[in-house]
Amino acid sequence: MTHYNLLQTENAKPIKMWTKGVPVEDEAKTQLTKTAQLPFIFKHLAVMPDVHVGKGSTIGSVIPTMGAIIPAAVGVDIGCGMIAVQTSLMATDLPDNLLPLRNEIEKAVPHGSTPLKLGRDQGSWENPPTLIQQYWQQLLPGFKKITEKYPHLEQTNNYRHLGTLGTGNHFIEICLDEADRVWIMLHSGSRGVGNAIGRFFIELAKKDMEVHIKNLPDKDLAYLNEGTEHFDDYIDAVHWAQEFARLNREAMMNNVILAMRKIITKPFTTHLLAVNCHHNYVQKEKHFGEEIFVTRKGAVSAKKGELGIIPGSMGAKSYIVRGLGNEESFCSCSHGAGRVMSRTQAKKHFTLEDQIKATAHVECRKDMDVIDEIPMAYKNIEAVMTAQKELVEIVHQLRQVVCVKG
DNA sequence: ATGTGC
Repeated sequence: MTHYNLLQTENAKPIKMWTKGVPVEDEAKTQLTKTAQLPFIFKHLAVMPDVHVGKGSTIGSVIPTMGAIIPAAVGVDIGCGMIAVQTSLMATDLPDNLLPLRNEIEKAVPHGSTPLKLGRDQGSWENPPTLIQQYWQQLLPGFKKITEKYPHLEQTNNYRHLGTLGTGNHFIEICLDEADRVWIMLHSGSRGVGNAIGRFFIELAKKDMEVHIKNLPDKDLAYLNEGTEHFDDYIDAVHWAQEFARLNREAMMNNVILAMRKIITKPFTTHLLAVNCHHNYVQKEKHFGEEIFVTRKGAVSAKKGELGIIPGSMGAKSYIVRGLGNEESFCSCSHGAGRVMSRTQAKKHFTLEDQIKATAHVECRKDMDVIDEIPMAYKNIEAVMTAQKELVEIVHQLRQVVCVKG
């Protein structure tokens, strides 16, 4: 008995989909088929239950490659991912009114868009504090190496974006687990500089392919060949952006903990369990005895015993999971619930009243600008977890009590 | 997702 659905078409590698019991759009299947036609796909594509259509390739997919990388498959939010920390606090240690805690977190972490949108918070540091400067020192040598060759990448929001949240589906949450223990969890990526690196190499791949691009099933599947100068430059830049994203989450977590200590006077520890995982990235891994590149576009590494984070939408449950090391999935799991409708559709379909009702149990923003994050715009997270029970086991179930969004 | 231009 297999736990995946097999999609096999002519002239394409097989597509293994862990999507039993969850909806998959036809458009997503078409898109997967196009990616599976590329000659450098290694063995098969692995598709996670949160799969949905993306630009060029599908979100919620694992793309193993040999000899080439598709920069658009990694995307522009390079290194986007999650960090979570379990604290020694219990639900009863939290104040009844959670608004001051939310306000303190909002003060500690710049969030929202850069440049400043009218009436919104500035999403970058005016003067990065000492902690952020220290983090930036770790990233500086790698950044210098990239910008020596591509000086225009210096003209980006880089150190001013380190330790900042961003917009859209990026968030900070205070959660409770099944035993009412308090957790801190957040979602963010490589911000302005990672975006610029992503966009630059996506364009470079298209240019390098010249006339051959018309033979691709989709121009957003343009790839860089291993052994070329631009491939090596992309590897350096994408890995640097992934490290930026990882440290960005770590820096924010530090500042959220400090903000919590201002509001909650009871001493607490935070080292009990910590996970910091990417879900938009590429790295070299060994699978089926071969060294290959694995691009996870909205997917999380789930090697045997490895911890990961699968967040639900605003108002839905989130999960701390442990990988089962399923080789057929290239040791992967989903990165969330996955959308069932676009942001535009969600804003048309739901009202502010719907959003207030759906997030009644969470201290969070409840305005027109976050309607697209309403739980009903996402797949049922329980069904998504059932579909991937051969990939991960659930370690903790979290529910939000405070949510900060950019 | 971000930044920029409409």
